[in-house]
Amino acid sequence: MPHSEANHDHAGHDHVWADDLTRNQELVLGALTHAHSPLSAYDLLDKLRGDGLRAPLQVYRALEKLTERGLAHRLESVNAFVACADAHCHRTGTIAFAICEGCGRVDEFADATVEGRLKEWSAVTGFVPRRTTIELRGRCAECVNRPA
Amino acid sequence: MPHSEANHDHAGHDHVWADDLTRNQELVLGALTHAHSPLSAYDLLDKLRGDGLRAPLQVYRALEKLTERGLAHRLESVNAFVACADAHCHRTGTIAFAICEGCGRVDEFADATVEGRLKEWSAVTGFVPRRTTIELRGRCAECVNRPA
DNA sequence: CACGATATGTTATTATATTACATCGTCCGG
DNA sequence: CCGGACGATGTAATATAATAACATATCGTG
Repeated sequence: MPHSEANHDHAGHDHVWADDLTRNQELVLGALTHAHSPLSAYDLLDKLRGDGLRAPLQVYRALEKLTERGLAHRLESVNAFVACADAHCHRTGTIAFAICEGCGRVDEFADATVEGRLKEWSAVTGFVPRRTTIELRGRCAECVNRPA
Repeated sequence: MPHSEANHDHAGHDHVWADDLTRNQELVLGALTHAHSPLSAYDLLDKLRGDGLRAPLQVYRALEKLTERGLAHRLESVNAFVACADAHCHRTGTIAFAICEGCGRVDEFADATVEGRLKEWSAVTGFVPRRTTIELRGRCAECVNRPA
């Protein structure tokens, strides 16, 4: 059932929610958007049981579509997912993530130099990248001086 | 039982096998070294059942030590492990991996510029990285023109 | 030799992800 | 209007990856 409740009430850009999401996709993206740290597929499932989701596959399928479209990202190094930081003009190039192990905060950034160097390496070696992962795990400025 | 069979028969450098590995660690590193593609912990377990390994934990524990020492690396994006490309003078800085989805070949490389840029980003934001993952998945030059 | 630190072995359990299969709804051509 | 193609859904079962908890053994050292 595509096209349930469209919401254009976001002052200025009308594809914040991409507006053609499936109900399950909306639920999952909503949960990710409201979370303050990455959520695993099973975290999502637990949060969404009240909304009718019952099986892991429902979540994984939604996540697959969302990540394909760049509305969500998978953090490979922690087996979890986040909403894209700027969903209404989602990035295309390689993205890097800094994941705070203290508070769960995730910063998403793109660096043209890094991307360029990796492209260069690929060009030289003939390697053709399909998907690139750059993830820093550590502590954000706020958490760096906290116990453990 | 540390220090079983030391082998210094590698002409020129005598810590190819780091020489103080546990039996289990030797088995696991040996299997990784002879493999031509990344192995999961369970792949390793299967390969090493004949050598007395029975439980996943035995493998995971060996892998933990080996990766701590830089003799093996974990590929986060594929949940698998490889032997370090140059075990006798193992790298310290950030390493990037190019993983071929055709043949399983893994190239390990370090790029000072990439590392520098990520350090810069960290310095600016106050983020303190503990572990950095850079992984390209795609097709190597040999596999790029092959069916699927 | 006794102790602490480290390595081991084993069982069970948790966490993450996919396979297989049946159903339902929408769109579109006849 | 019918009927198929397609994509989304629901459900159960299973595969794969990783850890918890506990007991035992081994080594280096005081």
